[in-house]
Amino acid sequence: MADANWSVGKVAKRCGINISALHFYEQQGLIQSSRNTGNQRRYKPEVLRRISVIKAAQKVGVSLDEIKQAFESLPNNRTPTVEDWQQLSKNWQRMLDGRIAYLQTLRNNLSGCIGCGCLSMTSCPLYNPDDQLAELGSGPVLLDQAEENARL
Amino acid sequence: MADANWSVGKVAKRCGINISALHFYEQQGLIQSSRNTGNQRRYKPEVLRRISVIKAAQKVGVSLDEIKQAFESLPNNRTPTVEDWQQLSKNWQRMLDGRIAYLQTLRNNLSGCIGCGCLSMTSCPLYNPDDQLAELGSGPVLLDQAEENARL
DNA sequence: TTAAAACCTCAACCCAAGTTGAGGTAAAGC
DNA sequence: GCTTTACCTCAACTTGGGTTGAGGTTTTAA
Repeated sequence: MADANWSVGKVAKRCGINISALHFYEQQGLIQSSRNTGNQRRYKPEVLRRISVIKAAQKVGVSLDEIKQAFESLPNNRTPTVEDWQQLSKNWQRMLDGRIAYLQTLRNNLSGCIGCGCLSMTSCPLYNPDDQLAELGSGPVLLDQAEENARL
Repeated sequence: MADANWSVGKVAKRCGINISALHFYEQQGLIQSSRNTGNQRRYKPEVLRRISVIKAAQKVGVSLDEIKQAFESLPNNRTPTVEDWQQLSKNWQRMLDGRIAYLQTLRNNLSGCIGCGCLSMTSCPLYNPDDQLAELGSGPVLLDQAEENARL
């Protein structure tokens, strides 16, 4: 099998992304290339799988930074195996399960809460799905109950 | 009921957002204010509901631009009713249903596709959930079958 | 051999959704 | 009356995920 002999243009066309994105991914440490004698990038075929995984992960909402971290858990002394890749995907799958559940909660509260007008930072179920509590920091402040009642 | 007498600081504290965000929303046409004699913003209580809806919508992944469009369907000659707000939320709920279904598809393909290595732009089910096809434009290009087979 | 196509680097720019800061005015509390 | 707090505007900055363009080099095809 030919080793590192894919040019940027071929990889880009093959993966349906721009050359600039390949440069960018390399700069971010997500993929690697070697250079030919004329300083042009040459990729091993392995890069195609990496790019596929990057795109798949992005689709499910994983950031480049998280993808990079995940890639760092891959072995760097050998080409990753099927099991290596499956481990990655399992982590993202768990995360996706969580996000789907979260969206379902929001979905089920949305109409009720927007419609009924209960939308209160301090009591509306829409604002208090479990996993959001930490994110809020000190959070909204209840000024006083008269004001709370004055809500439209 | 007191009319437009909420200051920017009170609204911000009450809603758990920064004053700068209120300025920003106003600039983007999502909320309105009047001014007192000293040029300071004064809000009608209705603004609290709007901000709640903005935050709820953002949580489910609606952009400010889409929120603005939705707000434009509200009556501008009277305070929106419960039915008006429920109509908004129904549209977003439909959208959410679609997104949840989409994520579920991705979820169910993720491990299989990443693990098995089928990740091909042209044939992998992960890349071709229905609603993504349009988004791809001319899309990735199949160079030739020998290359396709050469995938790691 | 020469023109075109592909490639290189680096800096600047794009979008969304705000935040930060400077320099100045208004309102509130003692 | 004075000081502190709240507010004003405007411009510049931030992050993520890239794209665009200038100016120059390498590779490929006729």
